[in-house]
Amino acid sequence: MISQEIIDKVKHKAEEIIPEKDLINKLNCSAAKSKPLRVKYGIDPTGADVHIGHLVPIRKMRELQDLGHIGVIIIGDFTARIGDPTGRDVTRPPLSAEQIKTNAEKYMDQLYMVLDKDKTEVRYQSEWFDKMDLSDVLSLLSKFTLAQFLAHDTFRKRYEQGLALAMHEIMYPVLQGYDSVAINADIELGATEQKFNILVGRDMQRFFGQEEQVAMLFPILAGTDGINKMSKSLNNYIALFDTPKDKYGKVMSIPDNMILNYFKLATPTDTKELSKIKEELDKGVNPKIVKQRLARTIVELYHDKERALAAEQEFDKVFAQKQMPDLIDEFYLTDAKLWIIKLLNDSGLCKSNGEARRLVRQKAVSVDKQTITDENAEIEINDGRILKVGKKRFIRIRKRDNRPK
RNA sequence: GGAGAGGUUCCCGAGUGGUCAAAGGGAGCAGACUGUAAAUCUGCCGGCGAAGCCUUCGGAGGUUCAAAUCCUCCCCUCUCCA
Repeated sequence: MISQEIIDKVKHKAEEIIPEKDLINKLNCSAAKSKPLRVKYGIDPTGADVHIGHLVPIRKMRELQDLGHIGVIIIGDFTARIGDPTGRDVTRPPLSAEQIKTNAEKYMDQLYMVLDKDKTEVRYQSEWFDKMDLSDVLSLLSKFTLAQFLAHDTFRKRYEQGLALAMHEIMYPVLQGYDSVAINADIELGATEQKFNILVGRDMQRFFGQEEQVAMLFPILAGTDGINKMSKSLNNYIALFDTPKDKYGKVMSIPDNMILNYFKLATPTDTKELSKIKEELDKGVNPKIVKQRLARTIVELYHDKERALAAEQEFDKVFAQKQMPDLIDEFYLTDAKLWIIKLLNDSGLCKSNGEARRLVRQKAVSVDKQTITDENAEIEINDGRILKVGKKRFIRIRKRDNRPK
């Protein structure tokens, strides 16, 4: 029998465990036979940027690995051709095979920042789906009814609202479900929105005479806007690739009411510590202080303590004291003079002349702390001048000679 | 296969011959206030060195001095019937 303490730890953060009893059985059974559990998590290699929202279940996988279990990452190279319809109201365009492979590799590099490589198996769906023929596919489909699929929120909503719903899209849960059979999964991790897909996996395993997997569902981490789920397309995400400075800044921009949630989902903070933080917030400690701690914690997770502190100092410097940041992107020029609008545009600080003009008119542009008010201004190009747009966009102008390198 | 509804700028959504680069809202950006929080207020919000011009209302043609708006064909989606 495994201890209640461990069970609680395993259950921590999960919003729903279906069925909970089976989870405990599996844990006990595994301990008794000293046979590790196979913990599944599927990724969609349609993008290669991992953000901290993706890592909520991945952190759990790591915890389970630390308890001796095996993490199995499924690269959804087939489902990527479909595009996960979950939570989407539009059909997604498919990707090329090479694109998928590159993405998958990049993705794994990032996941290994959290996972234990020695206890991780990486499997491609094509390993099993490439071998199937139409009769195999039909037999998979015959296990389910249309009514079951229309019970799925995503499908039903799209259907009821009269939106497009392509036939192949309903294959998504079927394929994902069969993955569980292919790898003989004991537990599948996922966000709550994956509930349906993961439960289909249980049905599928039953059809194939396997012991059914346990679904462990995790809350969806909200993006930095505090409203929508974290996603690249909404540009409200904190990516693993983000610099420490960006991570820090992005955490600081989340709404106050998300602080505790972030501590819980995006950091390994335990239950005891969480209630302490909650207490502090309730007592009326300035949320900014708590948020700073959160930001440091998150940066430290992916970088290190020094960088976390440096990011904090930098943040204070630029935003609290309104000073220049230490690290500023540089832009090289050979001209002696340049029209301000062109300068803004060429340096990448603005996307178009129109935007640049707008910003000048709104007095958001400065050169060496001197606000530019004239949109026709010609700026003398001297080495080291600082061009600033708004509060956070800086660029250092570097003068370069004309002569060839 | 038949009948009907529809496709508008990042998103939602108004517009049914000129006054339309296209109402309104959301998102976004900037400014004020702040703690790069929330709330609020203000301004901007297709492109062009800005004069005018160019591109945009599913696609291709056409009518017209003038088309998001009218006509033809095509593509796509949905609803009902089978």
